[in-house]
This record gives sequence, C-alpha cells and structure tokens, in this order.
Amino acid sequence: MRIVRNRNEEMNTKKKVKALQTYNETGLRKTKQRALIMEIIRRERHLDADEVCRRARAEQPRLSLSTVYRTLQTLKEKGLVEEVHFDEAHHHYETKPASEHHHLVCLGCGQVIEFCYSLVHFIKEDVAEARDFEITGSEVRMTGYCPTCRRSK
Amino acid sequence: MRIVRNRNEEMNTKKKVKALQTYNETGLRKTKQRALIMEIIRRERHLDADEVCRRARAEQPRLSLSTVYRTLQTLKEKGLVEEVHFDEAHHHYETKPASEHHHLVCLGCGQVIEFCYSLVHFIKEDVAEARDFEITGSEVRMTGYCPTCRRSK
DNA sequence: ATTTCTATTGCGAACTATTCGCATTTAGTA
DNA sequence: TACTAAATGCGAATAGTTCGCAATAGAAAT
Ligand SMILES: [Mn+2]
Ligand SMILES: [Mn+2]
Ligand SMILES: [Zn+2]
Ligand SMILES: [Zn+2]
Repeated sequence: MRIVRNRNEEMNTKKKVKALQTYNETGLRKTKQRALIMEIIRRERHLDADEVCRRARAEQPRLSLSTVYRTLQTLKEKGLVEEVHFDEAHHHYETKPASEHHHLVCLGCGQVIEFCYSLVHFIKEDVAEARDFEITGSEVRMTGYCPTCRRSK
Repeated sequence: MRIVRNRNEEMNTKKKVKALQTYNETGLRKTKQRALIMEIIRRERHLDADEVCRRARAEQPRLSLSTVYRTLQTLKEKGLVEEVHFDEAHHHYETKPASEHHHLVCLGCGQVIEFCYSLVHFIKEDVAEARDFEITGSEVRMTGYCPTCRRSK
C-alpha cells in the first residue's frame, strides 16, 4: 500500500518554491474550460450561468452546464469571481473588480449600471462596529427606470 | 347579451363611497388564504414561500403552494409585501415596514439583523440625480459572522 | 336571499435553476 | 512515461417557480 499525500498539506521550503512555479496562485489546475469561463466573464459582466455556458459552447461545444456551475462556485470561493443578486431567482456573476462597486438596474430594459460610493464602505465599518460583526461582503442594489424606459411609458 | 363592466372602471361618486366600504383598499377580494398569508408574514419576517406555506397549512391544510406564490406576488405588486434577496437562489418576504431598513446576515447561523441608515436614502437621491433614473427600490445587504459564530471557528 | 360574474383557489404538470453521482478524461507530478 | 487526484461530461435528481384549467367562492346586482 502506498501513502497518499494530500497536495494541500504543508510542504518543505524547497518544494514550496517549485510548487509556486507550477500551480497558479489559487492551487487549481489550469484547464481549458476554466480558462474559457474566466475569459468570458472577464469580457462581459453580470452574466448568469446559462449565458456563460452558451457563450462558452461557441468555442467548446461539449462544455457542460454542470462544469460552469462548479467552476463559478470554485472561483467564487477563491475570491476571483463574485455573485450578484438581482430581482430574479437566479444568480449572475462577474470577475472580482479592483474597486468595490454596486448596481443600478433598469426594470424596463434590464441594463445594469455600476456605481461606486465610498459611503458604503463607511456604513460597512459602522455596522461592523455597532453589531460586532466580521463583515465579509456587502451588496447595494437599486432598481428603477432609465430615461429611455421612462419616456416610453 | 349583457354588457359586462370591468369592476376597476370609473364609478360615479355615490358608488365610489359604497365601494370603499366593501372592497379593501387594494381592490382585492378578502379571502381566508390571503388573510392568513398576510398574518403569517406580519408575524415572522424573512420567510420564504415554502416556509410561509408550511406555517399556513397548520391552519389551512389544503392551501396550495401556488396560492402562496401568487399571493405574495400580488401583495408585492400592491406594495404590501417586499421581496428580500439573500445569498440563496430564492426569495424571502416581509411585510412592508414603516421605515426603510436593510439586512445583515450571519453566514454561520443564518440570523438576519435589520438596520437603518439614512445615508442609504441619500445615496439613492444622489444616484437618481447623477444617472437620471427614477429609482423605485433599493436593497443593502451585508454578510459576515456574528460574535458567536466567530468564536466557534 | 338569490343570482350572476369573475377573481381566486387547488391541483398537477411544466418549466427553470442548481446539484449530485459516477464513469471517464486530463493536468501536474514523479 | 506512468501515476494519481482533480476536473469534466452526462444524465438523473432535487429545488424553486410558474402555468393551465376546472372548481370554488367573494362581491355586486337584483
Ligand atoms: Mn458589477
Ligand atoms: Mn427585513
Ligand atoms: Zn431602461
Ligand atoms: Zn451567527
């Protein structure tokens, strides 16, 4: 019988250096599927799983929807992808942006506008302090009607 | 053949007065099911459709889940109920509160804490102005870990 | 109170979103 | 190159939501 070592276990310094050259920073294997999914959501924001899959299949027709779900989940855990929640009963995804931003959604045409507000960060700090919470995420979403949709009502 | 008049059409003043005594303010019929659903979500906040249904069936065993969904949808449109979006891929509901509030969710134990921030209203005004949007709703959600859950990690 | 009309309900089926199990493939390592 | 575990594809399972339609029941008219 053979001793199987978990790849995530501690390694000595020498091996650690070697590992960093071979694995990417996340410790995940580099696969065509993952790369493509990542590329797609880097290119286009706020897609849902099905939209990601459809776009990916243009290039990799055999890619399975399960893989898309699994990959988005994994990348989310690694902090490379964020899940956004609109009104619908399903999720949308985007690559983790450099600066925290929030969403304004038009209920007429569906367009999503991103906006930043340092006040949000302030609120976060304040709530964390007041409630003694360790806050790991925050999401601000506003819904309404854009100028165009407002006119056509 | 008989002329059928839509009940929502204009009525003369006299009839209008009568109607206000008979219909409730929303123009919806008063049914046992609706009353019960309303009572349940008035009593307990942030339930999802299935939880509402289970609680309702203690009193009305034949109540159907479809009715719960339909009713919540209707009451939402009338502005009596609000839909809240947590991390999960399904909705939760609460009676429309007097003052706008937001949510802090513990990822460990699931507890939901409500908090108010007038700053949010300010942001809303500001975004509306900056983007020329008519804003109809806003939701702020923060996630993290409560003191208790933090300790047990 | 009785009649009339249609909003609302219950039920099952349909549909959509997401997860799971497992055999097969493949990336990374030795 | 050979080995091993990670990742994939596929189909089935589960969960959440909507739909169609016949039956029921609230409100208005009589
Ligand atoms: Mn975004
Ligand atoms: Mn609430
Ligand atoms: Zn619009
Ligand atoms: Zn907790």
